[in-house]
Amino acid sequence: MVFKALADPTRRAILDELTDRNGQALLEICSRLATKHGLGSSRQAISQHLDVLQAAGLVEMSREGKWRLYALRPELLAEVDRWLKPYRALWSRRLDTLEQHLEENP
Amino acid sequence: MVFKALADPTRRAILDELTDRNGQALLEICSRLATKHGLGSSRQAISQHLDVLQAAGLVEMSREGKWRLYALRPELLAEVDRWLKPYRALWSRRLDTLEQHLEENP
DNA sequence: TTGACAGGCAAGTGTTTGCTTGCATAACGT
DNA sequence: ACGTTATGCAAGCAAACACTTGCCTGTCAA
Repeated sequence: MVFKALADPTRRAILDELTDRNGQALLEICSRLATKHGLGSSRQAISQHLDVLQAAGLVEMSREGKWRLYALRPELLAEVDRWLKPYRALWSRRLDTLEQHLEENP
Repeated sequence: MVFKALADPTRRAILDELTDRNGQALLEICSRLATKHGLGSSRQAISQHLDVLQAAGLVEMSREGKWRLYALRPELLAEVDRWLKPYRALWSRRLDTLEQHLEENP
């Protein structure tokens, strides 16, 4: 489920946002995605993405009065890192040049 | 496209197979997936998965007489590794125990 | 040259995905 | 108490996805 959850760019942007500031409410995430990431997704769309992330175990939710705060749970990302491990040796020869390329074209 | 390509478990299994032995023909990949990975996908299904992997830039194809040999191109996986980078510090505290857990439950 | 082998191409199908729309609910401020 | 804020829930919908089916195309070997 983790890989599928990461397939959507909006969901990856949500995770990125949560690393930036953990424990955000839904509308908070919405407005920050709109301004910082340039994504104009609706509240319901983001909410459903958060459901997917929660089902995948990448995010946890806690009720706090009026708000529902979402926090990152990065543990399962180690699964991705683990899958990536055998490949790391294969690209590492050209890693420097690619990293430079990505640096120039983000 | 890379993240979407990795979302499907069959496609990840194909990549795993190609690391094991690079430059395989289509039917070769099919039979190896069936035996080693326990996946009973048809020739056309695997072919379409390879199309996706090729479009994502993770695999390259070369015609060699009767066969079409598929080879891994791991460079773009560095993109995933790069995205993962900021998260690595977050889970690393508990990395040892999780890695052990995944080791015991592959 | 004919048959077997390796694979392409295209249309069709059932499910999933990402998103919207509309209405409901629960907590807070005044 | 009442309106506002923050969110849930459920149905609907178009597009994408994973896969199948059926037929066609090259390549090699006898």
